[in-house]
Order: sequence, then structure tokens, then C-alpha cells
Amino acid sequence: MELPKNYNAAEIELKWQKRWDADRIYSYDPASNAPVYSVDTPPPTVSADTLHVGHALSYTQAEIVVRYRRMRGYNIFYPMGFDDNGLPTERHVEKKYKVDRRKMSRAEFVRMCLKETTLVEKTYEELWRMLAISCDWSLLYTTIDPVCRRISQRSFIDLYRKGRMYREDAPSMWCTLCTTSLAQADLEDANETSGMHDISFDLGGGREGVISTTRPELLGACVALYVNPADERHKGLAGKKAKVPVYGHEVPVLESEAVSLDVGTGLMMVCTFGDVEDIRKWRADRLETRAILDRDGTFNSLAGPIAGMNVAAGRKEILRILESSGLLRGTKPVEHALNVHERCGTTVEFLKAPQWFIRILDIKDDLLRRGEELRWYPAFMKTNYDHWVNGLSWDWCISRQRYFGVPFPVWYCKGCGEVLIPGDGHLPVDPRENPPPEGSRCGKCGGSGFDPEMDVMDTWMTSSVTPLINARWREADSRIGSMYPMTMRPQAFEIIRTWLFYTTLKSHLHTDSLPFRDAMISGWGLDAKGKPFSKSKGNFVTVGEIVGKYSADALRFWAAGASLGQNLRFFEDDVKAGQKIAVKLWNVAKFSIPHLEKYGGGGAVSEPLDLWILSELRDLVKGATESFEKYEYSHAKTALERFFWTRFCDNYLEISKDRLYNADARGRAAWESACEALRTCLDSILRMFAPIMPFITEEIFMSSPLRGGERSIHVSPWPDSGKIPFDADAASAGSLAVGIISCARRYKTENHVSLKTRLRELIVEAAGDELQILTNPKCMDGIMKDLIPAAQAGSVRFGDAGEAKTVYPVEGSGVRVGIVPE
RNA sequence: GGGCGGUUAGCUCAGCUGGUCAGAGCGCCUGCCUUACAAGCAGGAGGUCGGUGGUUCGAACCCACUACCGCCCA
Repeated sequence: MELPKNYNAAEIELKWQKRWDADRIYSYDPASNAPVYSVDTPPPTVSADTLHVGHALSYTQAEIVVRYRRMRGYNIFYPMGFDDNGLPTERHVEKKYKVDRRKMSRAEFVRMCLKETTLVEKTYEELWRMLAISCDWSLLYTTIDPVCRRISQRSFIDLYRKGRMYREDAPSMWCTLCTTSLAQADLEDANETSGMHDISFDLGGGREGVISTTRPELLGACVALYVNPADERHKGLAGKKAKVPVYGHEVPVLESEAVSLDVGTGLMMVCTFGDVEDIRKWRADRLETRAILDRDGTFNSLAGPIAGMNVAAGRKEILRILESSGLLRGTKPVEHALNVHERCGTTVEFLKAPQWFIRILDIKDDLLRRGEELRWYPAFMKTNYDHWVNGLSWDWCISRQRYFGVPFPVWYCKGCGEVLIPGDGHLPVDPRENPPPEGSRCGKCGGSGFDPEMDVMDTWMTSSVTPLINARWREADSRIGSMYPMTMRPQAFEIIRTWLFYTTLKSHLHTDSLPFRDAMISGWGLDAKGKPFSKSKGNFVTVGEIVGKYSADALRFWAAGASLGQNLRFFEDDVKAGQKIAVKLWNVAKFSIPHLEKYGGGGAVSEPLDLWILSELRDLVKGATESFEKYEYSHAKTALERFFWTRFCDNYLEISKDRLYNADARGRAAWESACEALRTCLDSILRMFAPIMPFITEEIFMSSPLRGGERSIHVSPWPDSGKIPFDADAASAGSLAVGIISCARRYKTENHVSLKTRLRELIVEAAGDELQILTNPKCMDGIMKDLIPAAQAGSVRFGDAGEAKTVYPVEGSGVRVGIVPE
């Protein structure tokens, strides 16, 4: 079959996309005996309308490794999922459609979310297919679907029964914009420049105490003052009462060694709740509770003059009042770190409300051990995990006061408040919509009236069980025995503290195992300035745009260039480089296929230069295979690219042409040797490029005699270095011969003449081992016969190179070449 | 303040366990239409590998300190 002159990427990529789908090339085979390679694909959140090239980077990197494994004969379990339940989707819908969920019914809002997820998921699926992400779409799950809801609720119940769940009316981190509680992992750090305000308290008896605070608006929530018992300045103060300015209520003055002696005045204000320290003291000393901030971030009636205001306005007003009454003793500008909600950037507050928690602080050591068991690629990423686990200071709060999530499978007895949990057969349940199963009775008081839990679970409650969802844990069609723990988890580094951590936690608790054996952690694709892609920054480069302009293969080639775990800036020129490789492959195929068709196969490799390129190929296959085993796809890519372009195209093909074109003159054996070497090289090159550039390699492979009986290059075997003919002597001789040819080319270039210009003679001067290698009877004749046409020389002989006017050394050897022009 | 990663040619990046490691692609310069490819081919210029010390026969690579950049956590 003759290939068209030009490669039409758009047309051919679409063709194979459809063909692979129709032929079910990527389907998981439950009946297969081959070892399973299972992948816990990151289900993207539905929080954008499209994907940018940064997404393409990390998904493609993992996908390349999967393609390699598929060619190694593994039974690939590679699902796709969409993480559609949860806050990211809600935020996306609120922003995109400019709606306020509080001004509509819950059902209406959920309907909008569902509709939007369907829409976005369709877009995403198209983009993944466009990029040739080779997952098995029949394994698709979405985290709001019934199975995921059931498994999430099952996870809750399992942990409840194991005593890991508790519900507590306790202070927790709160986002006043999203009006929901949060977990530690939902926080981000931010720096704020604000004021440190010195405020005067009346300590009675004409005595005054000055506290320093950045949260003057919480004055109304003040429940105690603290001094360090060792502080001479405040001797005798403990036990006394202080009168809170503006509000006038009295609070106790207490002692704590935790009060720093050298910060401010040594007198500390504790409120309900300004920070973690306030909560600690509130707990330890059973302080009064004076909550003045409501769930939506406005002050309630207890806040007196600032009631109804938000935090910023309240702060301003309190300061104004203090100032006018002379109680504000000073204000210093201060820069300090605070926590904000990662989804919206709102400063996190602390609010007391009943919430469900998973107890995790007591098993940090177990979790660290799980981190040890896991194989990290690259290894240094493990440090992020260790630090996160070590730094945990809250149990995992899983209640979210939101709508679009998995409901808790929980009712409360109207009589005694006892928790009612449905049996597994009833899952998934939605207590917000439905009563408990028929005949349910309170286990404690026997009551039959129940109130539903109205909250939904943290979206990570579902995402943390993706391996169990994939394995269909405790489902009728469970496959947990065949592919769990999963083989590999690909993900980017920023969600180690969330997704990787939570998943490890859940599998530890549910199945007493790791969720997966290998963690492959990718970096980020960044814009040209090194900044993350972001819609609001306007630096968004979409996958569709780049694929349309250059092809998916070219974009994948760029992605394959990033070292594992390292960020990579995106430049279109790098994608162009991928496009160039594709064109080069195409041209090589156009050249090779007619020869291979004429050849048919069955020949032996006998010529030294053929054995030389095969020896180089053998090293490449070995190296690339080793790299892929370690998830170092980028090393394999670099080595392959170098071999293909420099060794194979620029040197070997040029040398072999004479034998390929002139079978009659050069003899049948020499021709067959060239054909066989060409076949082996092209076959291996295509197979090794296949994981990186799946479209063009498929097109060439399937259009060529290399196809054999294969359905697709992607389910054909990876090259085996052991099957490549090898002859060390010929390889060495061939390598020197290539150097000699290089001298002839150099001469022509330096003299500004065409490379096809004829030379009268090459005088090769070699000694010792190198002379022996070149004159080895096994090689010499073949080498000479290839040198003459490749250098366009009248003759080649051994001798004293100095007899010629121009002499060049062969790089990396002691051989010298004298050039005698016509 | 602590941690992780980065700092190598004009640009983007490779350089695995210290000794052909000073590299590739892009860009730049000079030639060349060579029956796969001018989106090509053959040559070439460009870097004291952030800085300072140290270990070593030998360091881009190891150690210490230090400066910037990015990310994470106080």
C-alpha cells in the first residue's frame, strides 16, 4: 500500500479514535489469565467547561505508561470517572449561571448541577478521546451515580460500625461564603496585611489591662483573658474579672503557660472562636460559649452595635467605637498567615455545630507505615505525604452543609436522638427525601419517629474510595479479588494531602491494605511564564485548540518530555517539535514500506552496518524498557527520539539505500540483510513510539506489512531486545564506518559542495584494535562496499592518511581519514 | 519560621549510583534541491553548570552555608 505524500493528522486521528472504540481495543477482559494492571484514574472534578494543556500533561503521562503495560501483555483495567458530586460542581454552577442556591429549592439546584455535569462530562469525554486516553469507557463511573453513592454510604456505615465515626457539636472550620464546615485538607494558606490592635480592658479597681488582637470584631465573643503565671507584669491578676469594652460583660482572667511572654502585653483575649488556640482553651477550661458570628458570616444580635454586619464592616465599626471612646491604645500594621477555603478564598472561621468526624489522629503511625509500603515515583514525593500526616491536627470533618453530594445514611430518633442506620440492602438512601425503611425502630428507646440528617458528605468521602468503587466493593459483581489493591495511582502532586491521603486512610480502615501499589506523581503544565493555567488569569490554553492546530500526537509528545514529577512550561514550539517527529515518521514509512513489501521477510542479517544499527537498537530497547518499568517515560522518549532521528534516519538509512535500491549490483544477500534490518528497526521504532504517539504509529503500522495479524499496534507486543540479532565485532566496525562517512560529509560541507559530490579516494588510517576491527574478514568487505556509495568515493583503502591534503579524525577514536577529491 | 522542588547554551529542558557530562530541541550563523523528508541534510558559534567554602586524585553531580524562583505547611 502506498502512503499519501502528506500525513493528514486531523482526519487520521479521528478515524482511529472511532475504530479503536468500535473494535474495543482498550477493554478490560475479566476472563483473561494475563496479569492485571489496574489504574486508579483521577476522576476530574466538574469545575470548568474545558480542559487545558496542563490537564493533558498529567493524564497523558500516566496514559503513556498504561499503553506500555498493555503492550507488555497486561490485562489493563483502566477506568475513567468523573468526580461530579460536591462543592466544586456547586461552585461551578453558581458561578457559571450566576445563581444563588439559597434563593432556590434544593431540588431545583441539584437538578441544575446534574444537568451541568452531564454537559461537562460529555465535553471531557470528547477531549479524552481526542487525546487518545485509552481507558475502557464501559468502566465509567461518576461519583454521584447510584453505585458510588451506595459505596460511599457503605464506607460511612462500615466506619461507623468500626467505631471510627463520631458526631459532635464542636467547633469546626467554616466557610462563610459556601456556608459549610470544612476539613483541614480544604484549607489553603494566605497572607494578610492587617492591624494588630491594642485594646484596653477594665480590670476593676481602676486597673487597666491591654490586649493585642487582629480580631477586634470578636470583642463581643470574648469569654476570658489569659496571662502567663510567670509574668511579673500581671502578678495577682489571675482570678479577677475583666470588663469587656463596648459590651460590658465580665470575663474571668485565667492563667496559661501557653501565653507568650514576649508577644504584645502578655495579656491574651480568648473568644468564641478566633483561632485554634481559642478552641483549645475553650475546651481545656470549659469556657463559656458566646457565638456572635452566624453561618453566613454576619454578626447576630449578641454582637450589639455590629449586628447584621459582615466581618470586615464589623471590624471597622468596632475600631471606630473603641477609638472614639479612647479605648484603642494603638494599631500596628502586621502581616500574618491565615487559612482560607481553597475553593473560594474566603477566610476560614470557626463555628460550633453538630458535625460528623472520622477519628484519624490516633492512627497517624499506621498511616505513615502505609506511606512506607507504597512505592512512590518519584521517591521524593513521599515527603509531602509524611509531612501532611505528621501535621494533622483535626479529625476529618465529613459533614457539609451543602446540597449536591452524597447524603448521610442516617436518621435520628425523635425521642432520644439515637442514630438510625439502614441495612446495606437499602443503600443508597436519601434521608432528606425518604423516611427510613419500613418498620425501622430506634435501637435504644424503640421509638418509630425519625428526623433525617440534612447534611451531605464531604466530596472526598466518595473520592477516597475510588479503588473500592472500581473494585465494586461488596457489590454483587465485586471484582475486588482480581484487581484490588490497584496497581497504580497516577495523580498530580498537589492532591497528595487530599486524594492520596484520604484513599490510603480508607483502604487502611476498610480492607487493611494499601489502595494501590505504585503512586505515579506528575508535575503541572505551566504557562510560558511558569504560572499555573487558570481561567481567571486568562492564560488558559485549551486541549482542543492545540490538538486542532498540531494534532494530539504532537501534544502528547510535549507531555512525554516532562520529567516525572517536574513541572513543565508550555510552549507551542515544543508541540511543533512533536509534529516534526510525526512528519519524519511518516516520511520514513513512505520510504520503507515499498521495500518491505518487495522483501516479504525471511532474510538474515549479515552485513556489518546492519548489525551495527541493530546493536544500537538493542541497547535502545533495553534502556527504554528499563525506563518504562520505573515510570521514567521521558527518559525512554529522549533516547528513542535520538536513536530514531540521528542514528537511524541520518546515518543508517542513508547508508542502506544503496543496497536497498541496487539489489542486482549488491547481491541478494546484502539486499535481504538491509531489508531485514530495516524491518526490525521500523517495527521496533513504531512500537516504542506507539505509547507516545498512538495515532500516527497505528496508521503506519496498520498500513504496512509489519501489521501481520495484529488488530492494532497498541495490543501488539513491545519489542524484545533478546530477539534482535547481535554481533559485537560488526557493531564496532559499523560504528567506525559511520565515523568515516561523517568525515567525507564534513569535507564536502566545509568546501561548500553538495553531499553527492564524488571523491576520488578515502585513505583510512587505523592502528591496533581499531585496525583489527575494520579489517576483520567477517566485516571488511561489507564495510568497504557500504562506504563507497555512502561517501560517494571512487575507492577506499587503508594507508597513511597524510598522503591526502585534507585529514580528519574520526570522533571518539584514533582513526584518521584522508580525503582525496576528484 | 520549617519542608519539598528548581536554578545547566538566547529560550525550554536532559544529565541515573561523583571520572568521554558539558548535552538535546528550538533560535542563531554557513553551506547543500542528496530519487523518504527543504517541516529536510551537512557543518558551526553559544555555558568557568546561581554564589561561597569543603570532601576527593577528580564534582554540574556529595557536604555546609548562601541568594533567588515555585509549591506546601506553620
